[in-house]
Amino acid sequence: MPVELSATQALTLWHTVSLDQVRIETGDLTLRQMAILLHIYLVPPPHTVRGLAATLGVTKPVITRALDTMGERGLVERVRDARDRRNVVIKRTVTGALYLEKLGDLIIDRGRRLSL
Amino acid sequence: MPVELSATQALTLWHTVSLDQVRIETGDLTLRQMAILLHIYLVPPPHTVRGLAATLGVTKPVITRALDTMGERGLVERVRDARDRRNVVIKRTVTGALYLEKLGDLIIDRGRRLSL
DNA sequence: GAAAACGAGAACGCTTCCGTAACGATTTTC
DNA sequence: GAAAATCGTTACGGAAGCGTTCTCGTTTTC
Repeated sequence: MPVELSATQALTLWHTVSLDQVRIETGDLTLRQMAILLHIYLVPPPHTVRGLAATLGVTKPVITRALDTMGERGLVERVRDARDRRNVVIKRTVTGALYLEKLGDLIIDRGRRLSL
Repeated sequence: MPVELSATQALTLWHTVSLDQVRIETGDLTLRQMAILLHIYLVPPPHTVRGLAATLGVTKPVITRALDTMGERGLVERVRDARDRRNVVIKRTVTGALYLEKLGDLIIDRGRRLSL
């Protein structure tokens, strides 16, 4: 079932959610970090550094650094691949799932409040 | 008319739009810059540095710098207030309106493609 | 099994953003 | 009209992100 939005609704939704994200101030994630996090949790595994770099269209160190930062906050976890020990598999965590659950609730709430 | 989203829909929408934003790579805006830009264009004027700082919950230099960056790209414009010459009024531009129009189209398109 | 290919991370120099603290210009207060 | 308050900006030191290049361990190739 598609979601039909008017131009004003689309931008207002983005506006209110962005504003909340800035204000919440738990050290907001970069746009890239957010994209990586969402990708890990919404697309079926496995996820590797190389794969994410290709998906986002950025270089590998960008992914490594983003995983460093998000790893410190417990949002993701890294595990060496047992079958090919060159690879690192990125794993989801409870903390990360909770973080995105809150974001989802926020978007839903802001969508519900849209009028016009 | 409110917009009803499921948890998966909400996050998938955020995911796809963020991914596009990262990939489009016209020098992506910071989360804060995006919030400022949307605020200027969606909330009735006038907008001042002090007001924006209070709204976003950040310090004034953050707003000044964001306006510098976005001003260079023609997304906003600064004009001294004639009545109180201490104030600077932030003005919208055609370039900025076009930029947000494209973003709106993107969100609408991604919303339309949502299934489940 | 030696050499080439591959994947992730570290090192480097650079750019950009951050908050605090100060500064000039302007307006308000008394 | 002198002093205090207000507004935006600049200056500064520090933190974090960027892409390029390289290093190191691992796997594949021949």
